[in-house]
Amino acid sequence: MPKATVARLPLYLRALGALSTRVDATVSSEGLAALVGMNAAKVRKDLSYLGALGRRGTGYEVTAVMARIRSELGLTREWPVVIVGAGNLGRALALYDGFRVSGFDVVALVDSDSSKIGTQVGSLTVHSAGDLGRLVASHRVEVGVIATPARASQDVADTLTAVGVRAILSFAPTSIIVPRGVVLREVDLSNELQILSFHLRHGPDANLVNSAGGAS
Amino acid sequence: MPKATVARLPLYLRALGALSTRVDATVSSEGLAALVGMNAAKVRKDLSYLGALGRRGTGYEVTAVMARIRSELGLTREWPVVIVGAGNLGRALALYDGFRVSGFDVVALVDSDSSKIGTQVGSLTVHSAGDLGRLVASHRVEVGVIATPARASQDVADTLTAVGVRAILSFAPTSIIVPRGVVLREVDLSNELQILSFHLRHGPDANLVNSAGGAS
DNA sequence: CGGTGTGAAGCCTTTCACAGCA
DNA sequence: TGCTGTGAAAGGCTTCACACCG
Repeated sequence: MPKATVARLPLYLRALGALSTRVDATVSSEGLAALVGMNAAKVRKDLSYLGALGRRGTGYEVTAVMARIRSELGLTREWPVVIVGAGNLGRALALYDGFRVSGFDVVALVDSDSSKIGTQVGSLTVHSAGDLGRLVASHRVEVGVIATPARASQDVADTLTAVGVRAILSFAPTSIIVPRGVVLREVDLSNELQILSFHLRHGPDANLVNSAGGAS
Repeated sequence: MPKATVARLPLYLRALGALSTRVDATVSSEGLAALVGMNAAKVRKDLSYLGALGRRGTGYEVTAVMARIRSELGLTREWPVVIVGAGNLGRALALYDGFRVSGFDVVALVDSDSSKIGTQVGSLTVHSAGDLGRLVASHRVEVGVIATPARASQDVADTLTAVGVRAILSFAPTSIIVPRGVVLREVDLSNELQILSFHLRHGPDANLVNSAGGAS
């Protein structure tokens, strides 16, 4: 399945969720395309990678497609997540409901700043970064989120991979290198604004898009 | 210039910034590629869209390339920014240093929840969403950030565009539609984790990437 | 030599257009 | 008839390979 398609599956899932209030609801590729702001042919091709899910003349059964996407994305289980960095962003992420809704459970929040260790963030207590290995092992964590300053992020990534984390989402404003076999995604909030700024300077024109990408 | 190149310019800028401690420093395309985790040919092609900046046999002069990228991205001025939504994420973004460092100045934070209005977030006071028009006008804001729940985001986007905002960065977990001429980027934090989850289920393999995209 | 700038090739993604099924 | 599933065409991006210059 193309990487570009994978990056769009969560979008479809989200849009379908909004339609799933009625049981047995169906959508056409055109209807779904309108909801996510894209072309119907693309929707059909994307969904076709999941198997022949549609019924000709009728469309797609919403709940069936959702189940299929969830299974493809591995969202049929809960993923325990550890967040490194209890600054403003780390705390906001720890409290973010959207993660839990998608099946990601923030089980630990750590920081290296002793003035933060021991403080409460929602139902979590901030632990020492030195406890990472223990926390990852005891909660069977495979997914880590980095919300530290740039200078710390590579060290944190090294530690996370050393203790067995296999997927990392980094918000640190710097490029990180991870070993083969570890999946990495980087989101840089300032970069997003800079791209907007470019389009303000030159003409806006293009179509709506957001993320796309891979791993290592 | 290709959209994919535009999306990488902030990455180069960031990496070059780390090299700029020495005056008159130079980098080869290969050196820069290593820093951002990509192929040297791509770096050369990307930079070539900015004009012939390199010197054969030597490489690129760091500060000159930085200046050229800044100018291309429109980062030679300060951009006042308004954030809508003073929940955990909105407050974290309001306090995020990276924005100011890149030239984006958060001048106002608004919310529709009366229990939040009047509270302090760093040096900002949370204002009523009803004040958006006045705030945008008085600060000449062209860039808005949406950090509200999904159900409010389309209304907020409509209001922002109505009062003259021309670029929107949305963190709301839903697809937004904006009029032609307005630039939109959407970042969905849960989607990022879902994409990681896919790669955990299937084999990790690909290379590091993050954002790419356009606007409307 | 070392390293840029760039045509051309190759690969990936999107879009078209339509056969085929309910 | 309505709408999916999909070959094939078109477009865009990345990578190669090398001419050319300091």
